Amino acid sequence: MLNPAGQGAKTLGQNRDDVRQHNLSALLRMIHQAGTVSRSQLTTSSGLNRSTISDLVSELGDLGLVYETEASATGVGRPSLQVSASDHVVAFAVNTDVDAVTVGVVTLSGDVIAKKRYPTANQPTAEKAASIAAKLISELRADLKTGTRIVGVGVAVPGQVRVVDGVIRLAPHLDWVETPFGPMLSQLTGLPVYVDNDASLGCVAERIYGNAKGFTDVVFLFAGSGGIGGGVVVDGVQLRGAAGYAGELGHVRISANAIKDYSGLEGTLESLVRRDDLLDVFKLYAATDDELLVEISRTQAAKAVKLIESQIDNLAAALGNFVNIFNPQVIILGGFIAGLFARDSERLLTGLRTNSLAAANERVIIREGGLGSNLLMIGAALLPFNDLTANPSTTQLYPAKEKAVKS
Amino acid sequence: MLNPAGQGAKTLGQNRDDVRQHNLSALLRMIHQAGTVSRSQLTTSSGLNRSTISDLVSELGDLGLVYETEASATGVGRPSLQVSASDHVVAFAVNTDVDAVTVGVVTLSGDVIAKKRYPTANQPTAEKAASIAAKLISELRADLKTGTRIVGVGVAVPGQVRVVDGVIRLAPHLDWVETPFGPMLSQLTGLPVYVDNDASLGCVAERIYGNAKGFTDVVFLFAGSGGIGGGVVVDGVQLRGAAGYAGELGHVRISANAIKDYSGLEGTLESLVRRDDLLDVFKLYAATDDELLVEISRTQAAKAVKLIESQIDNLAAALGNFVNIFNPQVIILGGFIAGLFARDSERLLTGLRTNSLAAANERVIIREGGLGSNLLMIGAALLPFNDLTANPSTTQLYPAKEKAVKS
DNA sequence: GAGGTTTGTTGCCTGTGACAACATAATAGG
DNA sequence: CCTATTATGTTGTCACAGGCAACAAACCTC
Repeated sequence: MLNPAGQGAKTLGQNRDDVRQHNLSALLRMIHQAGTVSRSQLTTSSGLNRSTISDLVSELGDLGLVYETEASATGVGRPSLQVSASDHVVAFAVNTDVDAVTVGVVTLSGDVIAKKRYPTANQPTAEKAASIAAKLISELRADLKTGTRIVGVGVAVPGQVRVVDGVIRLAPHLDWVETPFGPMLSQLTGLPVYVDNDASLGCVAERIYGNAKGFTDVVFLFAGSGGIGGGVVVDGVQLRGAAGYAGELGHVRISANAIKDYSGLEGTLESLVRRDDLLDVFKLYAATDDELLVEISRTQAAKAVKLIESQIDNLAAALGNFVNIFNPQVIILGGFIAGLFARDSERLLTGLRTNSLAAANERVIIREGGLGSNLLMIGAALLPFNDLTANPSTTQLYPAKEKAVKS
Repeated sequence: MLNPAGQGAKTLGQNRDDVRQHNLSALLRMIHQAGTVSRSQLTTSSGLNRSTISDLVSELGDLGLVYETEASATGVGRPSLQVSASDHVVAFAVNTDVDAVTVGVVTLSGDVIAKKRYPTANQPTAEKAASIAAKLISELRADLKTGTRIVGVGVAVPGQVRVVDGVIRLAPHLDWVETPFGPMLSQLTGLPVYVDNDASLGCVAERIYGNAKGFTDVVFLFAGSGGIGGGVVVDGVQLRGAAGYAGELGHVRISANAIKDYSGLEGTLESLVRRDDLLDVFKLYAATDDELLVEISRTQAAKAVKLIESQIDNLAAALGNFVNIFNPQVIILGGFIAGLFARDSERLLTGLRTNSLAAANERVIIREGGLGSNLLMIGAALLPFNDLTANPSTTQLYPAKEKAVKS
């Protein structure tokens, strides 16, 4: 029941019918990422023949994954048919956070068509979170239009996730240790469940739909109440590492300082650039990210300015490391560190330059994230969708009405 | 003339004859990496049909890239033909170092069949190094057996290389800045030239032929007289980044210390773990790596022990970062830092554990490199060979006798 | 030497995409 | 409104790569 997109088998032999699968997959991926593409665009960017595209698209149509519409004419020549991803094919996106469990419904066309947030008094146990998620999924599932088919469930967890089997190794803020959250939720819902780290998913989402769209080498850094998480895309492929723990950019050591971060490591980015320190200096007990960003941007208090500058310097040191290590095209910042960048981008850029090699840093673009509150919903939904786009004709879909649930 | 293996085009459409190319490429890669494989092994590991393998192998044979021999029987059944990579197909490997230019001849079967080292009084200019390399290549080329064909030239440079066009952005020890070494050597030799960073090439070499063989996620760290370089393989693919500068692991900042490294960055691994410091404490003016390793392993002098321990601790901090970032299966150490590991592996491992997340570090294997002095020759030769294995039937080969040299 | 096992070889078949010819739908210009 | 031009969709035919089955060859065991 649990089967994340294994990167595994690569350069093996290729049966002849693998070609069909590959081409179907490539087309569906283009359509999925663009939402709507014209057939002629598919033809040119795939290099396949018109007739082949016609054949392949009609097969995807038969599978119920895409549909075609006639476009209004824009130029000379017969207008090309527009191919759109079906919005009757959906995935559930789950985000388990410290103070709430959120579930969304995301269509193959990329829209978040429904979203329910279930606040919790304190951080939920894994069992609690799974049952809340299952309940929300069940409710949302009942509201789906008939005929809608479900690909699966993607879960974004703030912690280290063993991707192969959906076990959360350590989620410090949730206090989950070695918890098989994926299998638990799979059993409760009867759906395939895929789990990954939240920041990694955010990175992929930004790359496909957000401000890193079109880039192949991306570093993503997200800072929230749960510390700093990171995600990396290398040559168009998500960095996962041997077991899926790669990309823990918040735990990178940049100082011999003995302050420990949430995972017990010393001198790390996460230990030096802390949201709580900012709240303290602003004398805010609890604040939304928006409130915090406003304070960061407008404060003139010497103490606050000093803290902000120190955080910017530390952030610059860490980004310098990432530039030396990954030579990315773009760095995407999310959460309050985006506010640091907005506050004094010059200081950050100068610091980045002094902390990294000129060759690598001279073309780097730094941007804020572009997906806002739907970031994790979109990112999590990409997990099941990636499986679908990899195997359009063989991936099993599940009906909206819970009937034929077999494990 | 200059065309490194562009990772570029990926998930496009696939013409039917691309299948043939793909399969030829996959087979040749297997044969190249293994040296000799039986046809039946090719059948099982490729998943292709016996008859197809037969057809493909005979095409590779017609291209002069492989040859078949009858094997002595080992078990039940008809013995399978052994397919070997031709040793009449060679690449030149060049290493430009501070004190010498070295050129080797590497066969497709993986052997270094010739090697010439040309010592220089002080670090050569790029023009000097190119002319030395061209001279050595010309000599070695004249000695090749008739019928030998040349794939191209691979160059390993200790510095930051823009892989796409073979320009050395900065090689601090050679004092080369923005130097088009690839084009220069290409013009002098009339052969296609590929350039990459030395440590990155070492990493790939260790992964295919050395102590990281069979692993998909590898971190490689090499420390020589020219500082510390690194290479990374992620999911079986070399980490290059947007322009090829990725993997500068020696310049990762691990401390707020203000000591600068050779590239002017502060608090980096390279600035804290220095070969010169060891030479100082051992009162050695110049020493080979072997001599240095002996000293590291046997010294009992308090001052030296203290330095070694400090270097181990700093190395552990850096490795902790790499583990958090890459979640590798194996870390390969080369140069004198392998000696640090050998001297007190327990201290290094303990330090690594305290500096990285348990989930990521618990399965990491740390090893010394296994390729010794041929490391860079083998690594550099992989550049042209990778192009050949990617396009077995279309890659142009050059004759041993310099006649039909057309640019 | 007979039987079993594994592999190489050969001829035929299937499926996939290319290709060309034709049909269709838009614009441009008279 | 009609024609020329351009771009696209559709259809039928074709080439070619790999699968498959039958047979031959080379090894082992008994």
